[in-house]
Amino acid sequence: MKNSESFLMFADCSAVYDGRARSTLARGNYLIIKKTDGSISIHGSTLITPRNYMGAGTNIVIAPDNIIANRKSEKLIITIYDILECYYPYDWSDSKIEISRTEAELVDKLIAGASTYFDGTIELIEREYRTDAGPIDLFVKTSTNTYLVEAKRARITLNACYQIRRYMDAYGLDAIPCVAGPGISDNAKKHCDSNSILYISVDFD
Amino acid sequence: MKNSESFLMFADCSAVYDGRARSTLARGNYLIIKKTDGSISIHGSTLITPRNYMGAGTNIVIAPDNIIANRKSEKLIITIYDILECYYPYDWSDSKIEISRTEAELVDKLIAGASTYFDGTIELIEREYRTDAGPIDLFVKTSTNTYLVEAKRARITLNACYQIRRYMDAYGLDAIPCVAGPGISDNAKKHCDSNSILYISVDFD
DNA sequence: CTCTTTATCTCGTCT
DNA sequence: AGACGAGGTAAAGAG
Repeated sequence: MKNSESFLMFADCSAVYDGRARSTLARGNYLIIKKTDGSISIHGSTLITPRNYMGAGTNIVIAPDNIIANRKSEKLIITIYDILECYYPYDWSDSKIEISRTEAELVDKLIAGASTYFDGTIELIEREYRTDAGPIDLFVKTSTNTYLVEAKRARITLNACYQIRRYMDAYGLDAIPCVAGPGISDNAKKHCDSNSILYISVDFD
Repeated sequence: MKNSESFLMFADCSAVYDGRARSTLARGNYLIIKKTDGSISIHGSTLITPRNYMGAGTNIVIAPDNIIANRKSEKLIITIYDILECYYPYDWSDSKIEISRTEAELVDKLIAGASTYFDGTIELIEREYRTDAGPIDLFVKTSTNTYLVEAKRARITLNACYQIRRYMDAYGLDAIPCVAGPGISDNAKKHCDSNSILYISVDFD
């Protein structure tokens, strides 16, 4: 077996890791992935995350019956008993995903258009404002009010309403609880109306 | 192509995800892994983590030229232009790693040998003791003292010393700050000596 | 280079 | 089912 830049191997193997912790992987059939960035990972038949792995830039030495991966103070030794399949990917893409419509993006929009969303002149605006109940997505203090905003990238549900209430309790002082998102369920809207929670409609694009 | 329980596919494809965020993956050659727990992931030629993924229990429908994965309010659509390789793993193991030398293990040892590590008779011993600064690894109250212990599986560094100091501030009452681990750096030891932090040497095995 | 923050965090555990 | 916290968190961003 030659040490190509990358390979996919399905093999009868076992593994031992020593580094930040120490672990053993019992013998069995696993998928071993070696990537072009020098990372290596061992996947079992369940879970998104690999059983064992070593990050990019790992020094990987491949012998007939084992693979030894070294990196700083970490070492992964894979003992190979039998190779059931080995494939060398051709022109494997390294494209990243292009992501959008995150909660952060909505908060950006709220900040950019703060003067239209909130009454008074903005005195302080802060994201991830810390409370004992966790961080509030957006904290806005204006000349007339203080707003605590929970933003959701999807339709606002009752859950978001309860969440902002928790933050209100933790905040303690007088403020206007808000939920912001591109839509809101009937139940949530009803709850907002009868509990003085302000719904802010904010859309992507 | 039949919908086996699991498969490894290297294919010319693209993907769109909509759920907790929204993302697109540009067309290219990627590794698609479908596992026996109903999870699916798309890997590029770099990084340990997949480009796209859907967790265990996803409803996956496979057609000749696409794969559609649904789960609660998430959807992943993989458009397949060409299958370069497809492999159906035989007897793919689902063994988990057996891990040791974790921080928790060190705390176990501290608890088991508490009477040798701490002065006085043990009155209360509690792990993950909650403070405003976060949970303290180990809280020990004896007839003579109260100990706050920060445990590290690796050599104690200055960082751990500062961490236990933060916990001391949050705790407020009189107590002896401790760092416990299998070793300690010279700098950290010096810091402990001059700041009345107790270093507890505790080894694995 | 180290440190800090984010994440479609994942994944286990507990209530 | 939902809440909570750990993780060999990994990976991106800032200084």
